[in-house]
Amino acid sequence: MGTRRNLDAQIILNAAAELAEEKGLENVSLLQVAEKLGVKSPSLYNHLSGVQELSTGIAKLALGRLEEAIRGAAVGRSRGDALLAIALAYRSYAKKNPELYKAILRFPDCGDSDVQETGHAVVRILYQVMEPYYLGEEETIHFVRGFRSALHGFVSLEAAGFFRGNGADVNESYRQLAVRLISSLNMEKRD
Amino acid sequence: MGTRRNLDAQIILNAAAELAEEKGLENVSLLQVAEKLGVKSPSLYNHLSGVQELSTGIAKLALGRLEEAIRGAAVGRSRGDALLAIALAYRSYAKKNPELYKAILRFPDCGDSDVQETGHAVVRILYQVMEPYYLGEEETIHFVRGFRSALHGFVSLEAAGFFRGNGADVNESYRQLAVRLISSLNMEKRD
DNA sequence: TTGATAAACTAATTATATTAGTTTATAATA
DNA sequence: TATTATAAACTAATATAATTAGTTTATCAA
Repeated sequence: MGTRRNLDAQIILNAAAELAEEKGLENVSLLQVAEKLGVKSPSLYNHLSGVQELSTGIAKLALGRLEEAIRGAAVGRSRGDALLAIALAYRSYAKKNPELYKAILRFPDCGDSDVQETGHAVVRILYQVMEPYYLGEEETIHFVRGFRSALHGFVSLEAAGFFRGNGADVNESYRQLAVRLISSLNMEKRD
Repeated sequence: MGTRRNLDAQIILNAAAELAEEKGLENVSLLQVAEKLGVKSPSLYNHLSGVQELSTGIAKLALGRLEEAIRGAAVGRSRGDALLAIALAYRSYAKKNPELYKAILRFPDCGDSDVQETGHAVVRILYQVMEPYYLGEEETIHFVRGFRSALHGFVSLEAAGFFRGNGADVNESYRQLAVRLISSLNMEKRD
């Protein structure tokens, strides 16, 4: 019967995230989430609009946690050190939370402005770190876009199973990529 | 009744690819594909094992076409010119075939070795282009992984809707990213 | 001409998302 | 305290999808 639970969107999303890491992102359905919460699936509609909102919600949650990890890595460091630490933390998060990271990849509809906002929060940390380089605003944007792209691209391709078979050390490939981009900042003034 | 069509896996996949570009990747179902081919959906099981194979098939097809585009861009160029041309062709393909590019992103199960092979074919072109740099084998692998990651990362984030709102020119961000990595090759010998 | 086979079909099953409409616990209010 | 409005659960039903089983039939080879 209609016994009140303490459900709300946050609780549902947390359960969904847990389920994702337990059983894989592809097994996260309203049915499974409802079952995990001891509730029937239509009840979830009291708190969210449907499966799409569940997907974007998980993506937001995953991005939020990624942001935390990155912020933690940057604190107390500056410039190149900070950028490298962020890069390592980024990949580390993706490796520790593969299903959640996939949730970030598989955006439901690509147009959700909230998800973009949260993504931007990840990027905002990069802007802070970039300040001591005194690039112009535009140049900073260009670099941050590129840096984030590199991290994201590497981590996604790695998660998708590329980079296996080839003998070379994957950690080193990643480090080199980050270092190449960071080093390029020191050439900025010439030309 | 059981009138023979000329179906085979290739034809089904082509229809699926067409459907993806017409109505969006998320609307590609066995039902829709079958309808497009004038057939009932269970009939498709004579030619492929299920929806998973459909997904990997679309991904392979998309990667194959991407490979063609890249090869075309590289021909007649060398070193940095070739790398930049490849980078531009990569993004251009993704912009012209957004749904197919999404198919590459959303790998069904991440472990399909055939898809990895085809992905590798994309990468093989990069190895060829890298030859005149005379890096060691390991160094070449590191660079190619990083370069491909950067292209993929940028293009995916752009497709997912990041990089909007921010005023700076997206084309320029992309060009700069490619150039940073390419330029870093000329520093390789020092140290 | 016949028979084997591949490829279509129909019918049924399972799983999921979703909607409609009902019931009930709780919180606000008279 | 009693009442009532509402939020949040429920049940039941529908639609779409994937998939399997079993049947029919067109075509090709002997």
